[in-house]
Amino acid sequence: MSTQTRRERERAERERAIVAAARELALAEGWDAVTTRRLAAEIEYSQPVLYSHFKGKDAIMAAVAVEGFAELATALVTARASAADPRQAVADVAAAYVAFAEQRPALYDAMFTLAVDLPFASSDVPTDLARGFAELAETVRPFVGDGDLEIFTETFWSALHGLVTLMRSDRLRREGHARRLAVLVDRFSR
Amino acid sequence: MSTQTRRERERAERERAIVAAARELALAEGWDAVTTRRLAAEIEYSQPVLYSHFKGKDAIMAAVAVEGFAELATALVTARASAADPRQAVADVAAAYVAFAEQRPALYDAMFTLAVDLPFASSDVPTDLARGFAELAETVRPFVGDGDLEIFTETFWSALHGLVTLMRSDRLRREGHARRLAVLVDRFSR
DNA sequence: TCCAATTTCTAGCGCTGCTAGATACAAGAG
DNA sequence: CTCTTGTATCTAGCAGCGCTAGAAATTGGA
Repeated sequence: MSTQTRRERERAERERAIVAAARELALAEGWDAVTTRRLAAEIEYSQPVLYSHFKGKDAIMAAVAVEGFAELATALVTARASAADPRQAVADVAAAYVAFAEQRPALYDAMFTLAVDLPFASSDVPTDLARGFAELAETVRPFVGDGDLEIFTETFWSALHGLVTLMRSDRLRREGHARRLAVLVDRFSR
Repeated sequence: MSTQTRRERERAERERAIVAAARELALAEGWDAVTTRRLAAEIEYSQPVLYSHFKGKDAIMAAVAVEGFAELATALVTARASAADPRQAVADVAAAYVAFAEQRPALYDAMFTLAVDLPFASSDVPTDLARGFAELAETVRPFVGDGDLEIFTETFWSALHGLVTLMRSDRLRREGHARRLAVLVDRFSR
């Protein structure tokens, strides 16, 4: 039985190596540079091995995205925990969200721009996604008024996402970034 | 000289045909289905002809995006013109923006998701983009207060864009769409 | 009618994600 | 220790992509 468990352990280790290689390569050179051949070379196995772990390249990207959702949630939790008052909490959480997207562009792309449908159906993304979403919800709760918290949170999240994506694709001048964020925070914390 | 002008006319016509074919194919089957080989077949010429009109596939997509910016601007102008009061204008323009993105997803993708950098530098996009942006600015002007109009408009635009993209990628439940839009309008028209 | 210039096409390069079939390897039976 | 069976891995290749060099066809003027 022990050789069996050893093999399973090695297999799991290799799977982590694939995801890690994809993530690092995407961060360093963008997702265009992440090809199945390069990934295979990186983990020192042949190409078809990837397909014994994942259904295809999309599934590998989805695995990277899952890591991203967990880290984003953690970043938001940290930001809210250290905020002085409710209004400052909104500002801090918004800043943390934007900072996450700016510092890990490839990760953010995997989570939102690419990997269109795979992880949202049933896997463990909902857990970490829900963690992040709940954190956003608690942050804006004091400012919802008599409206629906979930709807309000989704709208705030969308606005943050829009700021991030438009700026990352150079549709917005980088210079006004902080002021736009301030406007957004102001509008959602009154 | 007349044969010369005829040739130029035919050439311009063919260029329009390429852009039209790309647009229709993208609308019908998505941008993944728009390959240079299919485009060539559609206009009944061989593949390299495309490259005598455009630098590459990205440039063709950029041309489609240019059309999109013009149409979006027109849609926003129409929406604002028919609004009763300033607050209603914000709601109508926001609704028009979202409707544009939903009804022409491939066009919206070409404008914002794909075609990353080509048309923003110097071509005629800025004209139509500026038209649309100016229309948004005039719509929200009554609600800016003592802040910066351009910054305020950019933030509002980003929020709309975020709503559109997150919903189109199924990150938001379609059901709450109208209510989220209402929250956004409320926050930016007070 | 022939030549020169332009336009268009055929053929192909290097790349992609992915997979079928061959091969090496490990585990259990005699 | 040998042989067989089943699994893990690799080699080789498919069909498709964007793009381009060089051949072929077409056109306009001498």
